Amino acid sequence: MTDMKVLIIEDDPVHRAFLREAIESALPECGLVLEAEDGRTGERMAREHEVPDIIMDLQMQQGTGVDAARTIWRERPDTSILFWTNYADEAYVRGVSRIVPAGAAYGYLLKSASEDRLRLALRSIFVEGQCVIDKEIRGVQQKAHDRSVGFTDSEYEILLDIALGLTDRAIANRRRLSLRSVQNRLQHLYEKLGVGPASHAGEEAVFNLRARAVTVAVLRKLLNRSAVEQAEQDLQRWLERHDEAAPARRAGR
Amino acid sequence: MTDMKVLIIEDDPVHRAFLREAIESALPECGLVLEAEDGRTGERMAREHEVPDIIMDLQMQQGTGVDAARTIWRERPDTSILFWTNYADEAYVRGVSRIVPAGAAYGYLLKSASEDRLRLALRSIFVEGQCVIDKEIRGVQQKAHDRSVGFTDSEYEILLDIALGLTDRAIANRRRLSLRSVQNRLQHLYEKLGVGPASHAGEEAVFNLRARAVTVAVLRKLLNRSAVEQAEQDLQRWLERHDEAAPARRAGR
DNA sequence: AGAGATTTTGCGGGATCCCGCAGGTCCGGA
DNA sequence: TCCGGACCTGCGGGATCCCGCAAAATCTCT
Repeated sequence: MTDMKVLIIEDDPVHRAFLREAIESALPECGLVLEAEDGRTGERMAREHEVPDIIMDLQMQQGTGVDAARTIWRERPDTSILFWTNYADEAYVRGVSRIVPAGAAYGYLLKSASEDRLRLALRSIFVEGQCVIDKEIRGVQQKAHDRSVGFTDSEYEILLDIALGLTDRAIANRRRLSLRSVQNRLQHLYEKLGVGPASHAGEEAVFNLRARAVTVAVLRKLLNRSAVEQAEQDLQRWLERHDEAAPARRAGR
Repeated sequence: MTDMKVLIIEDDPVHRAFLREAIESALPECGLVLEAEDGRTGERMAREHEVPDIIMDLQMQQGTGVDAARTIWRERPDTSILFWTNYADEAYVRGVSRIVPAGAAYGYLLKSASEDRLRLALRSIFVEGQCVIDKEIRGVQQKAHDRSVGFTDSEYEILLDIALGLTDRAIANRRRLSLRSVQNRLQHLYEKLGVGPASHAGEEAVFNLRARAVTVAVLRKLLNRSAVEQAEQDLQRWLERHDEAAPARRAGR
């Protein structure tokens, strides 16, 4: 049986070559190794060749890995995907765990892991069909689900909203909340991020909390560019749908 | 003469191996190739071994490449450094061109460049002593110096300030400007970033301009995490110096 | 030196943000 | 059943932000 197929989605040619070599060594029963150098073509190749096993990088120019994974899993939810990436940002971890379908085998491995770990992960996921999550990632997942330090989905949601630069009122519309509720959530967020009115000890307001919260989130790796980019696309869709719905006060006022 | 030395500062082991190979092939007269896997130890090795030629990645965990380059150049300004990185973000380009000493030979090459380009750049910089800037980077540099699309240093400065989450008043103090001037600069910034009161066509204020400006800057790659991190450190230093200077209204009010 | 562009500063007001206080709903445990 | 905790909501006010108008200062040419 050499009908096994693996698709590599990775934009760095050096890493691509490295991966191909690792696959050929760890999975000798693999008959075909395909390569794609960006998310877009990766989606297409996965579809056309009906590849059951994929290893990909998050963080690419064209289609952010998470995007690619989402569409691939939407079309064929039983695809096994191993994410192989540099960063353990909570933003990525959240992005991935949000889209993984129930029962799918997947893995999350840091590029800093040893070659042995990589080969082991390849076999575990693609042959045994079991999930492999890097230990460091586990830590991030844990922390994210911890009520005291981590962030609720609703808190994360509003964090994204202010990161996008939305007004309180706009957020209220979008999330179907009252204005006060939005401000309420914001207060909780500020508190959890530690951007209270007394950053150091007791000096007078140096920070605009709204903007400061975003910065702190970025520094803490809760947010990164691709998460914002993703949210921005969602926002644009919502805006379009809404321009039609209530175009009344366009020229007026 | 085989007294040539080259230091590789790069946290990815795969890329490190690739670089070593490229160096040995392009610079056969090179007698010693050193490796460091993060910025901190890179600085140290450069100092201890007095390495004249360095190739490094921006974007590392420990010490952001730009940091490393700054200290290295401060100690020995005639060091030749080739930056080899994934991104052409304006944030990086600005960061580098701010610290390169007059007359130093340096290069800026994207990792997506071919292996031949890399070898050519190695010889040009380390043997010929001339600068090699990737064409794509050139484009970014150009744009940055163009008055119409690009951003002035003062504009970029205030962009960083609001990205950090400072209030208008705090910025005014820090930059020694009146409150109104700060707001003025902000208006110019908003205009240049295209975050005017009419994002699409004419709907009513959906965005908090201050926060929106930061997001747009991130999406346009004017800002990235390491730029913010750098600015944050500067800010902290300023804050400390200032807590001593005017601690009067600590407990009061 | 003088004309023109750019930048800085002040004033003022309307919109927004930040948040304390208080009342309402919903839900799981005693 | 009642209670305590969580979340949402309205009201109100002080601080901040956004910005038009206009005068002064500064810079840049010729």
